[in-house]
Amino acid sequence: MITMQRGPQPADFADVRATNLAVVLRYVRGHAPCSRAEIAAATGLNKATVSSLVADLIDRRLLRETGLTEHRIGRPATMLVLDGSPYAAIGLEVNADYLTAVAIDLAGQQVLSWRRSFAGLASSPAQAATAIAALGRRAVNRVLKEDRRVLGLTVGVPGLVSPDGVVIMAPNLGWRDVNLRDIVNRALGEPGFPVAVDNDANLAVLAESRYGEFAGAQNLIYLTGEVGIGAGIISDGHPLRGHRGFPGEIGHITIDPQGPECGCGRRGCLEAIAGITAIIARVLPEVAGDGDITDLQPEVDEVVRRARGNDPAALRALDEVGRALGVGVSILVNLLDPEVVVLGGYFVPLAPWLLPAVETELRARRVGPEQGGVRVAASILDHGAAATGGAATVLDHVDAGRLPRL
Amino acid sequence: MITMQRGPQPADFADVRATNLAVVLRYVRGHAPCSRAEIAAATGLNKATVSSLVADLIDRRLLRETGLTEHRIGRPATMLVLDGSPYAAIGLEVNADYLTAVAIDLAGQQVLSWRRSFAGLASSPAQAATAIAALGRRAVNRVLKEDRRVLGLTVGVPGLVSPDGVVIMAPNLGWRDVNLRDIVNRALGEPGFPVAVDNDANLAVLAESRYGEFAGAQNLIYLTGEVGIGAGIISDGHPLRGHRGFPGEIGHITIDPQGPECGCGRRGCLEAIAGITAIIARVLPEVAGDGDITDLQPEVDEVVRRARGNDPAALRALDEVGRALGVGVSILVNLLDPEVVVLGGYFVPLAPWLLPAVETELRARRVGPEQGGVRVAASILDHGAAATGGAATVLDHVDAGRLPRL
DNA sequence: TTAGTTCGTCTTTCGACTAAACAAACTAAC
DNA sequence: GTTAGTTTGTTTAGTCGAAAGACGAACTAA
Repeated sequence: MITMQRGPQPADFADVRATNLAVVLRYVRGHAPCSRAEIAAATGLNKATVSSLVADLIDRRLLRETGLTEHRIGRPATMLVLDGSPYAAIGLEVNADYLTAVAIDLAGQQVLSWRRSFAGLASSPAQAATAIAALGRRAVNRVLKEDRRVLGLTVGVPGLVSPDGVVIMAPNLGWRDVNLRDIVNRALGEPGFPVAVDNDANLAVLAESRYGEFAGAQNLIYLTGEVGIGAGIISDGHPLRGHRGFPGEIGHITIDPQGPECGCGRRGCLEAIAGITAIIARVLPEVAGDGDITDLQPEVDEVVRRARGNDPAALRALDEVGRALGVGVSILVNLLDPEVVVLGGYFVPLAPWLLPAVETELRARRVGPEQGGVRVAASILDHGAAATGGAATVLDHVDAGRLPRL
Repeated sequence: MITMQRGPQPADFADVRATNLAVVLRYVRGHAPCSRAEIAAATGLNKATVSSLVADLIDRRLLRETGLTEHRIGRPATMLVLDGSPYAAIGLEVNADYLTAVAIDLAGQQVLSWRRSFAGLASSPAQAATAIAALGRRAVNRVLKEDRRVLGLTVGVPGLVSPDGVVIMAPNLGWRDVNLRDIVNRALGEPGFPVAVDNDANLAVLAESRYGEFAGAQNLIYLTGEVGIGAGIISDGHPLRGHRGFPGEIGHITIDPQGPECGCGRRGCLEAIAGITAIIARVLPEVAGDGDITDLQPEVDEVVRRARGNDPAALRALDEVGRALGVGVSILVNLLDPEVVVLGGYFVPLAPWLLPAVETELRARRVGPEQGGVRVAASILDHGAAATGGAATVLDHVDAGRLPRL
């Protein structure tokens, strides 16, 4: 079946060709190195058709022939691999305390990974946007210097982003109605590649579904563990977009009506209990937060140190945080029935102490049969997940058949 | 773009044809009566192609030519309409207190609508399944007697249903691991059409997206208001299926940890506060529930009567129920960002008293900008929504291009 | 050396869409 | 009443891309 539902949108030969090019490209991505004959057998496409498609992909320098197979009955096969080198996609990630830039090639190899500190709340939206755009430009130049074509650039922002790239609201950055896409586009001098802006959780879950431990899962949820908590959701293989483009806002679910005050004005929001600043405040009460958000990594390291040293207060606090997180996760699980829930961001180093409580709470609250239950795990990607995901969205377009023109 | 992501799944000419047949069929469904030329102009397909596609659809008796246009410049157009008459799809709905059967033709006209009482919990799963299968057989026979071909039959069940039609768990029916699809299939004598079983909320939301007040909304949530509460979710135009097929389990989210006991063993679940038996127990404490579930319509009618009479206790109770429901809805809204949330089942008659509280709670808890917010409304479909949706799933296959063979 | 196997290309055929011309059927205007 | 102009839907020719199957190439095994 070609398209489903929604509106008149007929198909023609170009669609068939694009679909089949994408099928071959994705097959090679998953099974490289492989031969034309193998592709034909696995996909059901005719051998001649595969040859034609592969030739097209080689012309566009998306595939490359490597050596032959040896020591097998019959004519040896010429093996095909992804040729990442001529292209790259760039992802940027904005956080309250740092910026990240990542570039990956078509084969998924990271060709660039930068992190620089950033004073999100301290700077004005205009200043911040300028800093982001500058980082983007430097990344683009670096990629161009390596003789790669840039296929696209996507920026991840912790907040609500409209489909046309306007940051409607980003409390932890102090932004409201910032047209970041236009700003970056202008700073890059209206480049020939698409620039996009998206929510960080949406992008991180894409990275997770491509490069994470559970790559390929069709129903996957990623929880950002930064100053705020957001969910990126992949359902039936597609990222959830929602009506206005703002799904996954889980941070302000009430977990405990008598809980601590939240920035949103209510009490006991998930974010106010399990957000990283809340965790730090709880485990390290002596580090009285001055409200300023700086790079929180040192504080998180200290929390980990205490937990490792079996500090009872720390262990108790983390258990309670894990339980709150478990309540939130159980809601997600019951509503969306995912295969895996991946915890990201600052939750990763804390996972050994959070996960048991999460699992306990989840077992108690999950509806449905026991067998084949959901898995909860810490991400194996580093903090640049959203940036990596930003680059991945660009590659998704290629994988879906929109090949770069010759 | 043709298919997205997931596995090798190449396209060929048959897919193009199926897609375009579906495009034409859907266009006529939405714009009947219309001419071939109009279809060509609206879809971008060539006039000749449209003629060929229409001829095919007329051959299969899915379309029919009606008269000509008159009194216009140029050659008059021959108008096309859906020809519902040769086919019908059947939907059954199982509830704790009643069964429903609905049949609709391809044009969406209801050609059959039965409701009979049913003692879900009182009968054994085998007895119940037999009763359901018998109802299905009678519906099939009625449709056949009208010289219609049956395209398919789908049963909606309030519980967890695996993709292959096994009811894993249906607490309000007392079922566990009942292979309802096989039972119905056998009772119908292995008919030539597909038989499916699905969750009632999943089906109801499909009915809502086709025939409800907000038909066509791409992001739609339906809340069943029966003995249990479940959510049917349509996201980006597609029903959410989840990893194991059990999404939408919202009934056991904890709303108030100090709330009433729930059948699941915890306290203050949404279902225990806003399920219809909980509402009745609250508004009509004198009707001490004997645990037996009979047809609850009389009790609901009495609740409505008291609310209409401005009985203070009833109004207060309904306001509190509405607030609890609002908390649940706000979680759905923040997580999924729908365009509309439709309340169904017994919530419909109670909506005038529930909706204000729901809206209040939602306004307070919704994250994101005010403008363009979500709408909450009572369904305009009757109790047979899930049955209608069951029939609609069958039509969806036709609309997606899988035409009935000649 | 020969038989058997596998790979990838070549050629033909077929199905489906597009473009453009055209006949049919009507209105409007002189 | 005739002619010009419009719109519809069909016909014809052309293009594109996949399928089918033959075929040469390159290798192993006997």
